[in-house]
Amino acid sequence: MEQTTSEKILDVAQNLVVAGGYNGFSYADISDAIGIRKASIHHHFPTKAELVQVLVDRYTQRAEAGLNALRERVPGPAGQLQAYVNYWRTCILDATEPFCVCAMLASEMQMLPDTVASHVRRHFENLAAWLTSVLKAGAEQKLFRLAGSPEEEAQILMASVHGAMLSARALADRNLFAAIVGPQLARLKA
Amino acid sequence: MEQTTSEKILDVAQNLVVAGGYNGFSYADISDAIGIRKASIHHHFPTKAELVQVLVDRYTQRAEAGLNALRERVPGPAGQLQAYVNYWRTCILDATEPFCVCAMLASEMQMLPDTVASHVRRHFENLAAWLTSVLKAGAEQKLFRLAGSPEEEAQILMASVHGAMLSARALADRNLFAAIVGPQLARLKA
DNA sequence: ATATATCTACCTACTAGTAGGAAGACAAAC
DNA sequence: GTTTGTCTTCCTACTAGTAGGTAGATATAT
Repeated sequence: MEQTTSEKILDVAQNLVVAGGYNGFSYADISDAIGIRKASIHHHFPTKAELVQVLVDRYTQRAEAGLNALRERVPGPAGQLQAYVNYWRTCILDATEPFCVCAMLASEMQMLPDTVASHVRRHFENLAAWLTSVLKAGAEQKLFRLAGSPEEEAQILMASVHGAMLSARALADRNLFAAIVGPQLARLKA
Repeated sequence: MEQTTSEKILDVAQNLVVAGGYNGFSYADISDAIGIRKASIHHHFPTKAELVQVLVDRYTQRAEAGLNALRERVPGPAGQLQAYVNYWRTCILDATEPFCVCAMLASEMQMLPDTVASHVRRHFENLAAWLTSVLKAGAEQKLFRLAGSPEEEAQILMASVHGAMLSARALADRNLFAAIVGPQLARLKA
């Protein structure tokens, strides 16, 4: 067995959350998808809240690891931002993951279990912090000319990315993501 | 009777959709909120898909009317954009409507009934068209200096607005909306 | 022998939706 | 001016199906 049942469950659940949010899937959906009984899923994840919490936890950790790896391996703040955006561009283009799990859940924030909500919030904080650090480095190296503080610009960029995902989905136009985020990146360059 | 039952149902349903999306509410929720039996709601709106479709229809029509009224009454493209953003800023600040109905539903696009999905898409098209026309007017009057075409800039602005709503909700910071959208507006001015 | 993983079978609560009837409003027919 | 029929609205009572979750047996692996 090269992938544990728990991982299969999380993978399927992640796709389902991306497609329809917290209330948009059920244990029966997961059951159907991986050929296991509903009760068996409860063995791995006793409650739905717990399942999604673990799912978000895994997602945020992977995201943080990925972003940090990117900051180490890709040279220069401009390249790092571009690499981050490219990641999402290809995810959306090939439909492997056409939306951010946490962006999806954030829209339902008000009716999410508390533990899930706080994990989602932390992902937003992490992402904003990463963008801030990259923008700050770029500004210090005179590669970027920021209109506001790195923190402010990071929030603007993050909102553009999530808004672009939403527009691409709403208008069923996969190229729209890059068409929106591209210019926002370009504008930063000094 | 100064408000029909149908309108009450739509009002409650709209709040529920804003809070939790299409799958985040039930007829029972509406029933509880306005003191009417579930079956009576089915009399006014036979199916949930129909209810939400009418709801979105009403929303898009109001939005279009509001935007057009704004374009007529508020002088100058800059003022018009500012008025549009101010509308949402106050909605979010006083929590009367902390999220756009169609932005909420757009995130669930993939599992929405077809009729609802197409109505949501049309709202995005309408809003983009309105923003485009205002940006175009501003550019022609040399009030704005646009980096790209009015269409492109409109998509960027729309994404910023929706992304800012999402960030404000995710981070539970009502002032974040204006902090993100404000600079995006300012940047347009020539 | 014990821990892990899966199963069958079940539960309660809730889902959207239906059937059929009661109460009132309104108009036309007598 | 009362009766009749129709329309609207809301009701009680119900259906079939699904939600998340549980109990307990069985299998497997260490």
